[in-house]
Order: sequence, then C-alpha cells, then structure tokens
Amino acid sequence: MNSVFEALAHPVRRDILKLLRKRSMSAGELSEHFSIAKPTLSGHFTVLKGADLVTTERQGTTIMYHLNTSAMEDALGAFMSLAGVKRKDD
Amino acid sequence: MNSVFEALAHPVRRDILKLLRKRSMSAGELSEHFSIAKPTLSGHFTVLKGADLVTTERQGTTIMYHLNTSAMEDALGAFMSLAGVKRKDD
DNA sequence: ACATTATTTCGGTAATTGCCTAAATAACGA
DNA sequence: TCGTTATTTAGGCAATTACCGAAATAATGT
Repeated sequence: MNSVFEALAHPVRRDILKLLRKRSMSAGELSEHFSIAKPTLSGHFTVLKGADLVTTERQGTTIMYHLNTSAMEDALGAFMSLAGVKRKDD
Repeated sequence: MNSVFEALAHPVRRDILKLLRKRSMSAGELSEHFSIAKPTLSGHFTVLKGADLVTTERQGTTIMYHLNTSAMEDALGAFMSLAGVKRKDD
C-alpha cells in the first residue's frame, strides 16, 4: 500500500489517474495533456503501474493505459481506515 | 492539497496519524513508538503540520500534537473525487 | 541565575526523485 | 528489409528528502 501513497504524491500522476478515469488512453494520447517530455511521463507511468493503479495493454504499436479501478477502491479503503472513517457502503 | 498527498507518502507519517487518531500525544510520547532519532521525527511533524493534518499546542515544556480531523476529511474527499466515488453521506 | 527536561533547528551526507536528451526496442506497412 | 511511428530504457544532472549528532531554544523548578 505504500507504493500507492507514493504514487499519489505527484500531481502529474494524479492528473493521469483523473484522465484515465474518463477513458483509457495510449501513452501518446496522455502525453498531449502534459508539457513534459515523454520519457519523463513514461517514468510516471512506471510508478503508477508499480502501484498497480493502472494496467497496460499493447495494441499494435501503441500501448493503452487503463485505470485499475479495483486498486483505486482498495487505496480508498486504506485511506478511509487511516482517516478513521467507517464505511456504510462501498 | 498537494502537500497532503506528499505528507501521506511516508509510512512513518501515516503511522503518526494513526496514533493521533486514538488520542493526542506529545512529541516525546510519539517518539517512543518509533526507532528513529527525535530530530528526524520532528521533521516529519513539520511536514504533517505543513499539510495541516495536525495541530500543535504547547503545554508547559511539552508540545501536544492533535490530529486535524477536518483536514483529514477534506483529504478523504479529494481522494474520493480522484477515485471517482460519489459520496452518499459524509 | 542555573540545571533539567522537552523539543526544534542547524549542518552535513547519502539516497532518491524528477527532469532532460539520445539511444534502443517494438510493431507495422511498403 | 527499410523506414516510420510509438514508447521505453539508458545516462546524467540538479533538487529534494530522509536521516543523523550536536547545538540551540523554551519552559520549569530550585
């Protein structure tokens, strides 16, 4: 769970998650939303993947990034327990 | 809100929050739960305070640390919106 | 004023992070 | 096979982080 919190610590990575929440995107498509070099963004992808927050799927020459919704739910649960909140529903 | 996510990125700081969730504690009392030097822990306190996750109150020679519950709630809300969760209740 | 206790600030170092450009890999179509 | 497109890996650098021990600050009691 530590890797999840570390992944969430960078604003670019949180923005990536927000974008993927709407729909899955390729690395190149995602990169259009940021003004940083692609290798740098690729590093952020690696961090998110290491935290299991996103999954990848190669489609020909492009690589699609998908939000791993269940991992997000797990992270949310961890955060809620940290905040001491009881869940009435999931 | 970025400072909150950054503050949550370190396991020691999350453990501090967990401890303070039960009850407020002095810096020295908190330090008994960790095997790191007090100056290091004091640095973690500074980060948590910078994120407004804890508040301090001097009581004579000791300094009491309190969990800032409302800031935790705010952070939770930010996390939920990141995860795309709708809140039925707070 | 002095000693004691609690905590932080200072000064330094090693490890990590975030960023870049250039080079490598992978898949495709001609 | 060659060129093109998409993406990652490699190499390097500056800034930040996490840690420590020593010194400074703050409050108290004598």
